[in-house]
Amino acid sequence: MRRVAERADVIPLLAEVFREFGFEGASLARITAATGLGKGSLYHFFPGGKEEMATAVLAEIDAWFEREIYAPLRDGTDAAAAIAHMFDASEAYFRSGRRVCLVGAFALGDTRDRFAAALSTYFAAWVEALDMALRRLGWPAEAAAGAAAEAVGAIQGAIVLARALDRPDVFTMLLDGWRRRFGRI
Amino acid sequence: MRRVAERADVIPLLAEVFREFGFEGASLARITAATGLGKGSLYHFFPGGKEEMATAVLAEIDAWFEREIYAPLRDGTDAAAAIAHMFDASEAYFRSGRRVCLVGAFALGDTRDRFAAALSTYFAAWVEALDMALRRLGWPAEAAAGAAAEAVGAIQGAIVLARALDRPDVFTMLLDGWRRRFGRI
DNA sequence: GTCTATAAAGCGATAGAC
DNA sequence: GTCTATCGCTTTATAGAC
Repeated sequence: MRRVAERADVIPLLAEVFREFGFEGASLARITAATGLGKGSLYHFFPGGKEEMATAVLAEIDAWFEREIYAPLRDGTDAAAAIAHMFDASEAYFRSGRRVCLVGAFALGDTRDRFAAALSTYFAAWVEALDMALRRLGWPAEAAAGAAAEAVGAIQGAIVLARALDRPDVFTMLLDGWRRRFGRI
Repeated sequence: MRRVAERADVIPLLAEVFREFGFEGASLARITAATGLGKGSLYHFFPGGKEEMATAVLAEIDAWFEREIYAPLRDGTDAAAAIAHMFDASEAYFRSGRRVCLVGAFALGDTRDRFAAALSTYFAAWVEALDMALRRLGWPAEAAAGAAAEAVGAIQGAIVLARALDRPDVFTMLLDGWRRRFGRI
């Protein structure tokens, strides 16, 4: 079975395996099953093995959020629209909590130290971008910084809660609360 | 090295290993190192192996939260004090986000399906107990239910964020926001 | 109740043919 | 670039001595 031709095509498939099984649970056997690539090909693309695969996945995730979410929050002319888009894109990306945030999941495991820089960058950039959007919306600086961290944390917590309760509607409900909070003030 | 005499004494040590390394990462070698017990003893106490160990740990965690946090929220004469105690106890228990919530961590991994009932019970009981406390405080039923889920989710998100950023002060800041929100209305 | 020895399987990673 | 074969190690779990 041949599913990929380039290294870049493998990364989203790897991401899904890491999301589903975590770093340790993502065995080369599972990766082979998900990508259709044997160990030979995998080590050709990623000489550093699993660690390099995870690093590539984290980099691609970061690039996706930077492009789709952080950049509009920072630079978009319509701050309110950028914030609304952030919630919509997050809900779609995390599939209402059915899909895990790999960065958040790594933060809770012993993978945290191994990928510390990437995890910190991802969340710091998110909070800072949202902070800027809120200030452009007219929020005072201190309130904006606090609310940005609260909202980013809330999305992570919503994933945990929705998955534990097996209730995606809880994810949607929690995000709706934040949509209202940012929409009215 | 002999550190334990009873099965009940092993469970907190097991919990710390699971918290630190996750279910898959908690190898019998690491468990032996943490408890001082060989495989013979471990399988004597937990014939079902790792799965039984994790089940016992989750049951003990649930019992601890039930006794220390849920029961006061549900039945305490002073609802405001019970809520304040919930935040204080959570901050101490999770060590300002330095210590992971095992239930939340399990919810993000492939361990979710294996321990689905325990994860659901833990969070449902927490949300429901907080909901009851808020209603005794005078909150309207619908607002109380929503806010309870928000706050429980926020604590989980605060752990993720504080660990990823390696900033325990973020955990404290996020909890303080909720302390204020529940204290003033 | 605790130990050591061991089985059987799976792991990440490498080598080398093609 | 992809494959198979294989190395060396770790894994969970069991057996049996004490």
